[in-house]
Amino acid sequence: MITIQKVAELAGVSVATVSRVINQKKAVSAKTREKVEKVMKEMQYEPNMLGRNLRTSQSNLIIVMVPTISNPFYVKIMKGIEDAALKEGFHIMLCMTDSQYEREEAYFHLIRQKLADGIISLDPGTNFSKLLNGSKKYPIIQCCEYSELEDVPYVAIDNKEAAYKASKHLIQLGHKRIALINTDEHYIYASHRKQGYLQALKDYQIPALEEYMLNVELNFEHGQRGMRKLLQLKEKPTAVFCVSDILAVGAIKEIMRGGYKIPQDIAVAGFDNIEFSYMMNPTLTTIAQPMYEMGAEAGRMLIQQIKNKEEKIENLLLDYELIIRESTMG
Amino acid sequence: MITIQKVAELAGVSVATVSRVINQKKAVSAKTREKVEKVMKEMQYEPNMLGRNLRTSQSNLIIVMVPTISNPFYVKIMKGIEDAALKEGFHIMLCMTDSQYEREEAYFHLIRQKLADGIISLDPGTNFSKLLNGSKKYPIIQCCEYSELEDVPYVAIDNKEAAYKASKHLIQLGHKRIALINTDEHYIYASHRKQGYLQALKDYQIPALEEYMLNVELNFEHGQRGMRKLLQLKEKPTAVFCVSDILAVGAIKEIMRGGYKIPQDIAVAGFDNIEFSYMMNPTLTTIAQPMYEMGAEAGRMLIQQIKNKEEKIENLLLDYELIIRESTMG
DNA sequence: GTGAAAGCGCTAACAA
DNA sequence: TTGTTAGCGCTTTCAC
Repeated sequence: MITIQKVAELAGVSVATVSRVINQKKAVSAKTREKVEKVMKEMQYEPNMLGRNLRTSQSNLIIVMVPTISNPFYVKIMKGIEDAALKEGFHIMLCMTDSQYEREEAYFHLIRQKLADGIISLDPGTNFSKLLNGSKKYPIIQCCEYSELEDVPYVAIDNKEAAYKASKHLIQLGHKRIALINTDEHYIYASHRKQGYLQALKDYQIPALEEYMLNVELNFEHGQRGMRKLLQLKEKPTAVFCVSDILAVGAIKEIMRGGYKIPQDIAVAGFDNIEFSYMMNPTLTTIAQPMYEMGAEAGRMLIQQIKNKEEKIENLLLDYELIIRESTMG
Repeated sequence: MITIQKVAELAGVSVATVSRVINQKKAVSAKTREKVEKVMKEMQYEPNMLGRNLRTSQSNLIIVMVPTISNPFYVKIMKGIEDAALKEGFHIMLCMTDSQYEREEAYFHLIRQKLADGIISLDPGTNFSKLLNGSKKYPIIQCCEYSELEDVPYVAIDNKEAAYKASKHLIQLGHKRIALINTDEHYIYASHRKQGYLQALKDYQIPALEEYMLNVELNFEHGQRGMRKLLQLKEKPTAVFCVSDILAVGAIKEIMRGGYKIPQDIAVAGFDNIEFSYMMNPTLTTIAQPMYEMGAEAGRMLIQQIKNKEEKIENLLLDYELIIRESTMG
């Protein structure tokens, strides 16, 4: 292995000078710089980052915690984070937590061990206060799905407003019996989306019925199962608002299995605009969050925090968009 | 920050002893071990991995190169890799290459820089000989989609056989006009799958028609576009074998847009068994690769290689399965 | 503009 | 079983 010492020796300078050249410091004469660069190139020298990391006590690695990457919602966010990271010389470590505290804890460990410089969490259930355990602050950003309880900066959209808009869309199509397939409301985003739904019903004088409001786990099967329940009601809903596309996909599957037509018999709206939402039959009406931008912003915010730990980071709310497709307007 | 020195001092032992305790070496008396562990706990000591990494010249990080994670095919593989890695104390860095050589090169750099110990590539297009550039060997494994040209160990399935089985299934349903939506055949897996398709046609005396064989890019839009072309033929195919589910999803979309029924008018088979293949309408007949196991095996093989660079790693072919669903047997 | 030297936190060879 | 010590490759302070 060729080290900085060897380069220094061959170039007839000190290691300090070589280090200056590597790190683009200006305090090097053009002549010396050229000489060193020539040797580095000839020897195919590659700085050993482990040495640098120990010395600078920084790893230039950031952890991205996701419950699972099987929800395609995360894909573009990841891409946004990665691009933002690369721009600043950081790399990302993908960590799937299955929303289990033990796994989050294990990953958080990497920060204490200096193996990573910061964390972006895409998991709404992350219990940061428990993870941080009162210790000094580590750089953390919540992305998309956040908890206001935690004093951790986040980038997200206004979920209440977005859910209101989606519900209003269904109402304006003439629907009066609108169901909500929601998920665990201790997630702030879920509770906000429900608030938006309820507000819309209220504003248009539609009674909110308990039996139309379900809370299920966030996956395809539970979307299906939830819909099955709704279809068993005497007064079936004519529209369903799912707080996640993956739930909507399950609901649609179940509706079609029951022989109903979408949107004629039952209209469906989702939330997230995952890629499959426009590939499926029917295509899915949904709320598009600016996923790439959210990821990119989260990355930017985190790195800012890593570089300047004192600085207070502001929360960020980005714009969303209602995308109307066949599942509500065949 | 609390270091090994401080722990040693407080426990009244040497740093060597503390190191031995940390690394579970046996050459420590129970009494000493207890004493040290007590201090570590009290002080909430966390070993600094940067120090260890520099000393051992190993990062315990492995790179997983994917063209993009927007193909859900990769999800379970990643999970398999991660689990295998965690078991051995490794973590994974997810690297999206967009199949661009420059990005692969950039990630490969991390290995030369000692920031990562090895690579698992899920990208069939990776040009390893160019990356390696004649230099000494680095630990690399190809997973699922490999190139035999490169002298790099791989774990995969027998693509020819699997494609044969899928094609045979269509033939046995009575189809005579079977199209193939394939992708760039300089990918070995694509060329193998085509071979399987052709072999099946041959074995059952069905002529292989040029106009039924398309090569497109591996995404939804190109699946759609490919299908559109096929639908414009005078003699439309009655069945389509797509070498990837994502292409099949596009094809199905286009078939339904044209007002045709699946599978009555046109049957569709895919390849990969991505999650959406059973969520969609109709559900998709496909080849299931043992994705999790492939990932896990790849992880295991890579770590074995990292730990013992001399050892020759054997290629591995795993079993696959034809999963018959509505898109061929409504 | 350049060099000498200290030291980041850890492991491991060697000595005791 | 335990301690002493060198040193992994790098950055950075302080002199010159």
